[in-house]
Amino acid sequence: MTTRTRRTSEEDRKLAKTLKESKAPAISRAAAILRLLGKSEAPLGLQAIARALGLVPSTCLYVLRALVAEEFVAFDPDTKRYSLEAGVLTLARHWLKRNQFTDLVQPELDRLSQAFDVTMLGVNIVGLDHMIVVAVSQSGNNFQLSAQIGSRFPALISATGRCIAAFGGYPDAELESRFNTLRWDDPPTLDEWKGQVEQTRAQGFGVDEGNYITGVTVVAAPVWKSRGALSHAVVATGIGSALKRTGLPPLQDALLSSAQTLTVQLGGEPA
Amino acid sequence: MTTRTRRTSEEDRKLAKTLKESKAPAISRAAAILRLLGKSEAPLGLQAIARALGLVPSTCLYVLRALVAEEFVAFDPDTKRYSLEAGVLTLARHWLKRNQFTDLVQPELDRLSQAFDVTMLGVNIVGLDHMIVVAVSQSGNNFQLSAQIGSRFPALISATGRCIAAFGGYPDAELESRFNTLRWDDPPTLDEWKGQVEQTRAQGFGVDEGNYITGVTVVAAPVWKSRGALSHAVVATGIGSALKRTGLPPLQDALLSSAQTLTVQLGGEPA
DNA sequence: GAATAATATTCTATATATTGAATATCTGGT
DNA sequence: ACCAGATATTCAATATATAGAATATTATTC
Repeated sequence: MTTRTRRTSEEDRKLAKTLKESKAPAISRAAAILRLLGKSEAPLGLQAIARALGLVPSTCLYVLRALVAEEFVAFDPDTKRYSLEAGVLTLARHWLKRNQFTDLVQPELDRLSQAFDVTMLGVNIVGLDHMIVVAVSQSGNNFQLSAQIGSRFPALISATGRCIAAFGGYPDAELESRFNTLRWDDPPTLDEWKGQVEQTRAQGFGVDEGNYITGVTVVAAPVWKSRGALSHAVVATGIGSALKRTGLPPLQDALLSSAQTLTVQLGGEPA
Repeated sequence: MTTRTRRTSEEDRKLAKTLKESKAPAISRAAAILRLLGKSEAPLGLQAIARALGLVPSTCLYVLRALVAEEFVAFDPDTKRYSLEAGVLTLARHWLKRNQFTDLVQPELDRLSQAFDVTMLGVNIVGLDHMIVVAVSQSGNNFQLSAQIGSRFPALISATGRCIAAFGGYPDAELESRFNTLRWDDPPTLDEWKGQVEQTRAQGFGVDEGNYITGVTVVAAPVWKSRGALSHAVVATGIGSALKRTGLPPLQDALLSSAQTLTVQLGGEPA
């Protein structure tokens, strides 16, 4: 490891850009630190954090101290290492408490996961950047696919991604450039994908058969929280071969019906 | 409602103080906003947020924009209202994933809640300010006491508070001034409380019989994560009359034993 | 539907958060 | 136990985030 290591990862570039444009760069720095600490296996020291994010150590120190004062970051005075603090749980609790979508989907997810022996997810769509899993129901019978509340995925990936592309109302150019950054086990070509998005728009739900994860089939149906504002999705995931046996159509129908019910309950309607 | 309303709540004063002393005030502002949005029933507009926290609207706007960019806050362009975003779940997920205490306590909590028909909590002690519930197990048989992961309590309250006072190594003056800010259903006098803290130190666990919540008995035992660093507690709560029937001592012994096991597993030891 | 009040947003001077170098402190190897 | 190499922390100059007034937008009242 030489003294001069220019490490400018993708994350760094994004952070650097945000910092330039923002009128409150300390917050971008804080968020980057929180995410880094979240990803990290072990607590990190000041230098490690500053280097990983391309921050000035002294600035980084001040941000860390503020985060410690706010109880988002824990500081061990003995080792001088930083890690996430339990305070982040409190925010999550508040979010869950106030969110009606989670309350409304949970029974639907439980019902569908039982009926079709699949893992059901409720996801929140956050702009064109990400979707976040906010509710889960596992069937419990078969091999369980791991998926946890709080998991983040790129917006356009898998079946849900096709829904977002189909119903999000984003310009083609934007979609294409983001499509190119996605990682799939078995990537579709852009043309294939566009065709699938078109099909999603036509039939009202999206399907991913082994593209995102080999052997896994994903079906997703969109939920609107107000006119034209695509906000959530109901998602079913299962081993492709197992789903083939029972047949996809009944699941797709049930999923679509659930999503439509939820849209009504949330006071929304499709664009 | 007159035009001139000078609202300087306790929270405001604390925020104001933090802002002066911090080298990264934007982060204190951001944290205050996140907590406010967490508490709020409905999404809030810019003015409402700025007024509640004593912030300058323009500054508040810049902070909010940064928080929206970082996906911690959701912005509805139609209503121009802000609320917590699902992104906060992601941080919580990471925290839970990395935290070994939660993994280690959960089976203990489940075992004890079953054995004694009580609600068991694992709590994280954050300085002298707060404790945060990080794991829960309900017995399921009797009337369930509500308690959720992420709940925050003042550090010195109830049975756990007596543990923190007894084993935290904080100066008496500090303890007394904080004791005076606590809210109990049936507050003990300072002298009574000091006696109970003394007893807690002697017997190794704390008890609260109806002081914090009328009719509810709470027992708490401390867990250390390193030499002298009080970091967690195992807590049992139940209806006082029900606990009387079975007798407290067996529960207290089991609790103390669990806490000691956990201390060893975490590599800590009492001061 | 016009007028008014309230709210959100832009803009600019200035107090200050950030930087980068200097200093203190810790860590690991011999 | 000492010394190097690394890490954490302080400090003063300056680039810039912030406050407050000015403007644009939205909501409310008559």
